[in-house]
Amino acid sequence: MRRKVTLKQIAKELDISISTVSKSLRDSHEISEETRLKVKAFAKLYNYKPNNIALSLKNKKTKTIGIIIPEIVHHFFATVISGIEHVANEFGYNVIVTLSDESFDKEVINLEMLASGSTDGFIMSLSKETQLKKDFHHLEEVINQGMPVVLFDRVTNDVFCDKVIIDDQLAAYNATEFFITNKYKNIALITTVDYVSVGKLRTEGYLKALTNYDIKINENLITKVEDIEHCQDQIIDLITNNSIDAVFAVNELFAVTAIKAINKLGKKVPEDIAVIGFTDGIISQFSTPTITTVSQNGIKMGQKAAKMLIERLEKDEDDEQYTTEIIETELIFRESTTT
Amino acid sequence: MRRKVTLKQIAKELDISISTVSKSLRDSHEISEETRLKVKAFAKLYNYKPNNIALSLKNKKTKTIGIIIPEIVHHFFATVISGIEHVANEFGYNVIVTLSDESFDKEVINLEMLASGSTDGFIMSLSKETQLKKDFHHLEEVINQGMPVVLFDRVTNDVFCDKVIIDDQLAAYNATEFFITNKYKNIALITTVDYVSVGKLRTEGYLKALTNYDIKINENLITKVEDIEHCQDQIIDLITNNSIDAVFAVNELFAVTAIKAINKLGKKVPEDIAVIGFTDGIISQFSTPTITTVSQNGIKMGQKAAKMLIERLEKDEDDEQYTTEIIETELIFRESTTT
DNA sequence: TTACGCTACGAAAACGTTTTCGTGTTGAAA
DNA sequence: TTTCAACACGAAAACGTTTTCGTAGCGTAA
Repeated sequence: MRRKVTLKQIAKELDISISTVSKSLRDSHEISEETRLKVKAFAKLYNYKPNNIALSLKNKKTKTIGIIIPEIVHHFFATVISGIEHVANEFGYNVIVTLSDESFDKEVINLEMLASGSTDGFIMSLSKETQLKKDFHHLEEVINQGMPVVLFDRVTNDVFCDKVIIDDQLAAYNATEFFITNKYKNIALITTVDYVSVGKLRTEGYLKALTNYDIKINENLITKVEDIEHCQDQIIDLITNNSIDAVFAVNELFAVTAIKAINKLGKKVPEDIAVIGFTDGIISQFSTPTITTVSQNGIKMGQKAAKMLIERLEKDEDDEQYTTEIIETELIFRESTTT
Repeated sequence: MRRKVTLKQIAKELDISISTVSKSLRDSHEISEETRLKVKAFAKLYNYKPNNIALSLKNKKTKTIGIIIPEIVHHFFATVISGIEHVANEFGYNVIVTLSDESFDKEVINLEMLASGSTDGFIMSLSKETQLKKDFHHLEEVINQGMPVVLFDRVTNDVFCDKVIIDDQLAAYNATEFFITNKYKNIALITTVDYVSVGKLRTEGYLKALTNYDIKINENLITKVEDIEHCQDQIIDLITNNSIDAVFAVNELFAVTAIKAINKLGKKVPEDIAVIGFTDGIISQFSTPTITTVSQNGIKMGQKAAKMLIERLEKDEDDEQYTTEIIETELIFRESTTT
């Protein structure tokens, strides 16, 4: 076993000082070409690589980005991480990923853990519990300590920092509008409980579209799913007890569940009931029929978030001008709707 | 902006030495109760947290696990990360995730990057290119430096380290056997090219089952997909040009693509052709029909890998006894097969 | 009074870097 | 011969910890 070699060892071996070794490797003009080459050859031979930890301590920079998300077994979040990781890599940063599991406490613990020197900044999406409690002290704390934070997707207006979101309300509006302008009359909505920020916004978009087109809002057509594990019953109820010709679901899972429920009732998608979902993930692409959906480009969100964070990290003067970047969405037409 | 407070600052403020502050916070009996309490109160007031980087440098331990996987936008890998992260968290470790994008070079770069002090050990799944090249010097290098490595899923016999796998061959054997014993005669196989270790093993399992049951192997029924982007054409060919009554696919994507192809030809799953896939992911659960599949428990693999790595990290004597853990698989019956 | 043993604390090293500053040697100019 | 710049290198500080060791002060026993 050949342990990692350090400057000190090289210095000793070559009988010169540590400073000389360091300077040689960094091509300082202070060092004669002879020693410089000798040191470099030796370093290469022993495969010397500077110790990142020591560098971090010295430079007060870890070149590491902390990611805190509710869960990772989730196509959207996985795409965001992918986007972040690639940009981070490009700029010489690593990413350290922690999961809150939708728990406020875990979010706080992980944030504090990483804030104690492990990362230069954070990219986060809030846990459900955090959004419910509306307690953001942990975020304010780290921001106050000078660590940049970029929130994405599940954000809050109560914290001042950079953000990357999609226009959830507009996207939902557009989806609903598509139904309306295509002569669908009874458009159902399957959404989440209101404290989930994106669910609420999408609900608002749906309502706004109906209102704008002078369509009376029928509360019976709106289902707010409490427990995602058992959404099936609620959705079956909705479809069984109402005469509807279109469904707008605020995520993929609700959309595919709706389709299955519709099929079970002997009706056809899209002929009898058309369906639009949200998030262009695996389900939308591979279900039968494939699902028309609002594409929420996770890769792009991740890339943008990473760029914003790194930009802030690399400029020294910290201006307090925070920006909120809005990533474009588009309606991707597939088999679950007709035109 | 309130910068992070250090021992030195506390010491100065309280007009005592750094040592005394450190000892007080660690409840050393060397320190009088009076000073101890005073220091602790002060530290709490200023929300002192020891700097992880400094600790890492001192202890020569980062309490961080490096994960290198081919991609993250992939349900299986996401579940593995989830498993790793939870165990790591439980033992006070963080995980730093990098992606090889199936590229040998990126795998090497990321490994070397993280090996320079950033992590205490690695959990990896090999990139396709690495498996193709059969070049594992980078792995041997870090192992030689005393860093433990745990390989999972895509492993190699050429490297000596701990491993976590499923018995791909046996699982494929069982799936094929299920078809055989249920009177299916013409069982097609959709697999990958041979250099992908798991694809090869699954192919072997399929062949072994046929051989064991004295069924002649028909090469026409075996499709090796080269380019995953365009697997559709190959699969359609397979199904169109052969009279088959069952399909075993070595992953979800191939399985769902086969089902769509079968439907397109006017045949029904499972009545006309039954389908079994591999990996119990989103697609298998939500496609129509839902897909009978070999469940490859990613969470469990991740957990096991993390436990093996941490165990090796926390015991000081490094024995050279490497083990290969085999995670149980099971056939999950759904709508794409009848019994 | 002397010797000894506690108690309570501080100095300093160590982890591996980078960088500032100081200095000995050399050669050339005066 | 003296002076001075240029060159090539080393010492040391700094980043924030922990820990070993040394010691001042004090009380007690001989």
